[in-house]
Amino acid sequence: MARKRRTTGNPTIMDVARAAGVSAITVSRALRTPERVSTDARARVNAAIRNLGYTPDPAAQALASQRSDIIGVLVPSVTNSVFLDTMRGVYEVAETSDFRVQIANTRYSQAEEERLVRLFLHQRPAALIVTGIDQSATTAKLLRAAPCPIVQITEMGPAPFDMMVGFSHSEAARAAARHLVDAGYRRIGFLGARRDARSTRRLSGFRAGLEADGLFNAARVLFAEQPSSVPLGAAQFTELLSRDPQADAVLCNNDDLALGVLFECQRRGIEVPQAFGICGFNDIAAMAVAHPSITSVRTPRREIGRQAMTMILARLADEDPGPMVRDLGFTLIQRDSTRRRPT
Amino acid sequence: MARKRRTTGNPTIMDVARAAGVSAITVSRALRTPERVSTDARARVNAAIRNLGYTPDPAAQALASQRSDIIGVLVPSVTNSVFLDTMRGVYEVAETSDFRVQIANTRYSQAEEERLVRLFLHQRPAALIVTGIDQSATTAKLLRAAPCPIVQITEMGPAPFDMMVGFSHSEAARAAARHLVDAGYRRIGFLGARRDARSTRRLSGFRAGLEADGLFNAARVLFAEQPSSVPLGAAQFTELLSRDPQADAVLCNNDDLALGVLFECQRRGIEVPQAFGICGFNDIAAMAVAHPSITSVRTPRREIGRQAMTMILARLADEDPGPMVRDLGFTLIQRDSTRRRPT
DNA sequence: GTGAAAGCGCTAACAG
DNA sequence: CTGTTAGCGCTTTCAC
Repeated sequence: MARKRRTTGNPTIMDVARAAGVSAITVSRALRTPERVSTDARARVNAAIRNLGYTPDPAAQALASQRSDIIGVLVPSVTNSVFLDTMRGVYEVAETSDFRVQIANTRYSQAEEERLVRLFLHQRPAALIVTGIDQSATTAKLLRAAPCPIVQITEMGPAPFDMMVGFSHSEAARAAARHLVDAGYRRIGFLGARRDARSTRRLSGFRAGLEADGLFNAARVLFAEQPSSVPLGAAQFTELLSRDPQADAVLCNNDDLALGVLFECQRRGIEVPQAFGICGFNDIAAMAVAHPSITSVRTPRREIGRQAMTMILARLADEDPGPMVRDLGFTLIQRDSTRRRPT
Repeated sequence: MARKRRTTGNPTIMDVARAAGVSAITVSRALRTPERVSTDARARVNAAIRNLGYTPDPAAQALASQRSDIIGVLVPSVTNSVFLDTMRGVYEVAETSDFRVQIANTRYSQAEEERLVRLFLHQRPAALIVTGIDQSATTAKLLRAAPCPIVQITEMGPAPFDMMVGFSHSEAARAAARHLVDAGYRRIGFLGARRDARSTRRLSGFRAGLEADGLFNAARVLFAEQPSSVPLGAAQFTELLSRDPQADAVLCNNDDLALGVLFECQRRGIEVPQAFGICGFNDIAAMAVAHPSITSVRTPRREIGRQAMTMILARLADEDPGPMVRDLGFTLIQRDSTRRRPT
């Protein structure tokens, strides 16, 4: 009678155990808690692992230990380059570990986010990274009770589920608005792509910044349905001018839009910064090289990803993760596009 | 005596089975091959699943079936926006299914790629997507023998492991070079960021295109160490002019670089396209809006991702995946940056 | 410090 | 069409 084995042929922990003359559990311990295994046994196990080319099966590990090596990352969009920069930071650090990053796309939907959180939690992830602070009540409850580290990224908020790293979007936009006012602009518009929680908060910062001088005018605020892009910026600028031909500056929620505005100004022969001021948001590399160079709010996107993952790895290694809540701030980078000569 | 259960408390397939008055295997079948279960049993199982909020445990499924629901994607870089566009396409289609996408970064290293392929294969992925055609001999052997669908993306090549979708990079660059020649430029440079297999092939296409008229000059070919960016384009343009002050056009391996060149021309007052012609590669949205608009080679990045994943899903569902090897081609989009008035 | 036994939750194999 | 049995490869529990 043939046995009914279903194995893949890959070496298992039992193969290693036999080769090392120990039991399976000793191999397991040699791998996970080497200090609890005698030096001698450990050496033999390691040799056997190398000889056989053994790699643990993550599915079996997850099933037996009720804990997977997956770090879930929830982002609202895989299309938006802002989140991509953050993802880079996440990957950079994750690659130094054995954890696997798994991206999931909430598509700006709280319901979808909730579904994905459940899905991840069901797998007992090693940790979870979620974007922002606008989760549904149920999602919040799930995350608060989650048996793993949770990091909220990209924003700051009053009641973190666990850890948090980001910056204040409204403060950043406020600073940009003040800068435009200080530079002498008066009829300042706001261009945004698809509206989400963060762009809404930025708008409120922008508004606050202008209202201090009674300069806010809702007619100069434009949001679009589409995602952010250079062409959208050009189109929105055109729309802004049709709404207020006297508009003299704009805060763009995104650097793409700012580039589009600049190109459209060039096309129309509108002089930047003298006749029109442009301020972007995020400070992508192109801003510094554009002609004229474009003022922008530098945001620590990549660093957010790096620090989120670093905190997680520290926690998972039972080390001190440092501050659990980190406001990484922002920097207004003043450039030629708002450097108006005094009149 | 307490039982020694280690369960998470989540409902298991047994809970569903009991609630539905069937055996566990029937639940399993109702989920995976509903047509092999009686309508009656299926209905009761589905009801029980809904009542209990049951979700299968992917780790247990993977362990028992030797097949995971993970689709691995190997890309050379998570920093390069070209691959990001392809990833978008992959995600868009993957999200219509229950498979999970897992990105891994080979960092342009064949050795790393080989390690990652082994790692993935060890998990018995549902399918694997790999970038390009330059795998190590060992990697190639592993992939040819892999027990799952494999798609090579982004390039075309003679001996696909399984499926393939991309376009010819050398042909695309050749067409761009010919276009510049036809537009009347004679001292044409080539700017590239970090050199990899694809940019090397593009250079050879560029070279072939110019050599037809004896116009190729290696002194006008620049590669950098850094990844592609707008500032790099500006810097390389400066370097190109110092090498050949008479240079009259450039093919940029990347649209970022082309934008940088344009800005630097604006800064120096060099007239585009009259005094200098610029052609980009990939045709990102900004090209159409730049002033002047920039000629570029449109590449089907997103569609490559979409089709790769679509073929995989078809194969996994035992449907006809259509052509296994697909050359999606490219399109030269002629714009103002190369539209020289005849002299 | 080490091991035997008993699961983790699911599905392949074989019967009926 | 349905069920029983025996694993998948690993780790927990408890004992030595």
